[in-house]
Amino acid sequence: MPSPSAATPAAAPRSDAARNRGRLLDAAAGLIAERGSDVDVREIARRAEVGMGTLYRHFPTKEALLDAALEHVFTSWATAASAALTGRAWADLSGFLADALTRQTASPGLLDAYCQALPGQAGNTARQHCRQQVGPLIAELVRAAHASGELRPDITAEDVSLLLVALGRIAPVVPEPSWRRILHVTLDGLRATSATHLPDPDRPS
Amino acid sequence: MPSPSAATPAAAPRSDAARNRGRLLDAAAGLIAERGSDVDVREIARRAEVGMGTLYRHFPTKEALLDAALEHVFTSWATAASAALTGRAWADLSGFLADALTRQTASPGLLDAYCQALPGQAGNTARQHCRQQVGPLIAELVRAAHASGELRPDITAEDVSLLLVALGRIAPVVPEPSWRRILHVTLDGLRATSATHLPDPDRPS
DNA sequence: CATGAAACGGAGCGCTTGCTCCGCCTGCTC
DNA sequence: GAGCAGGCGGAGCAAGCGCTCCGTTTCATG
Repeated sequence: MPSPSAATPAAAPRSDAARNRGRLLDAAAGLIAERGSDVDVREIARRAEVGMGTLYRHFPTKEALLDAALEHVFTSWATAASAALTGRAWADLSGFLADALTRQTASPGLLDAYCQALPGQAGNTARQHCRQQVGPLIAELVRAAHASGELRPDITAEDVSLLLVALGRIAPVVPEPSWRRILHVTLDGLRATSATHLPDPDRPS
Repeated sequence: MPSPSAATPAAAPRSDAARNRGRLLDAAAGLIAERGSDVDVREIARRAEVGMGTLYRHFPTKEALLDAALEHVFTSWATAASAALTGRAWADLSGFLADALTRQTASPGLLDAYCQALPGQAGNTARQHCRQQVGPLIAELVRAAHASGELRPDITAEDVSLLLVALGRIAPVVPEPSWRRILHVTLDGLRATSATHLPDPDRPS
């Protein structure tokens, strides 16, 4: 019960506070992209041209800062990917994957975060929003590709999601032609024409 | 030129020294398997029931210790995998991959090391022996599967190696049925029947 | 055994990292 | 423009890391 009469308007923050918060998010996003999730807080503060005290007043913990920064990044990724859809199901699916891996090549830390949100990972709740941004998009791509009959029917959105993470882990550390070949092979395996009997997703063996 | 007359017999080390060296390697291998490559040296020493001084007389650096331990692990992996070959090319290839991923599930740190030996990785020389143990085996499996006509002809041993690393990164963090499905899809993509035109491994685009 | 060379253990050094504390400064209100 | 709630910076703390140093103990030899 924050206020007696109505919802608290939350009193607009001081202008410098808002600016610094934005700088911190930008700096964090940039550094995560460049070097992955284990960045020094001091370095984030330095790039944001801000003191340590400022950093920790805006975000209770390093994790919280990275989390907020990643939410931003994933949201804009999802937006851009949605905008690129053409309606041709297979082209959209393979285009999405290729684009995701290209992003990952440029920012090795990106799928790092996505990977940490895999179901069953320890302390995954904090990064769930990463999947929540991109997850529905993948689900939609899979649905469309099923409908057009180009994707083998026993493939789930979860399968595609896992494949993306797996390929994402190698994309930044090998030359581009290599991972494009791997993606190509994987897509061939996903085609309706390659269907062989797939193990049940829930049964233990 | 270590000795003037003949090869130095290297003067058998003291018995306790030899025992402690073995304990250190075992402890290191166990901890790498359980928790990956960033283990505390103190913990290795503790598990080996050995002091810090002992650890650092036997190995000049933490890296050197991990390296020696990994060489052991990879050698025995390669040996076991070779022994499991049946001569049926496709079964051998898919069996090798499934076995590798099962090992990786039990010891998340295993392919960590293998991954660090990817060509082009910084400071990769130290871990090259990991690939040298398993690389030739993969090459042989690929050759046999090409000969039997079951593997699509444009696939290289490097492709298979990369696929293994990629799948290995997710195998420990998802339930077993999930990664088995992914492996299944990948194998379908590798079959000769799925052949579609694959990008050139060397040409930039 | 006695004895010396070699191996042993673990306290401690120097460094990095996440986070806190507190005196100073700034933007908003009247 | 005066006053002050609140934001600001950065020195410094505690914990964790790889590694070293040195007094003590152990093994192999005659």
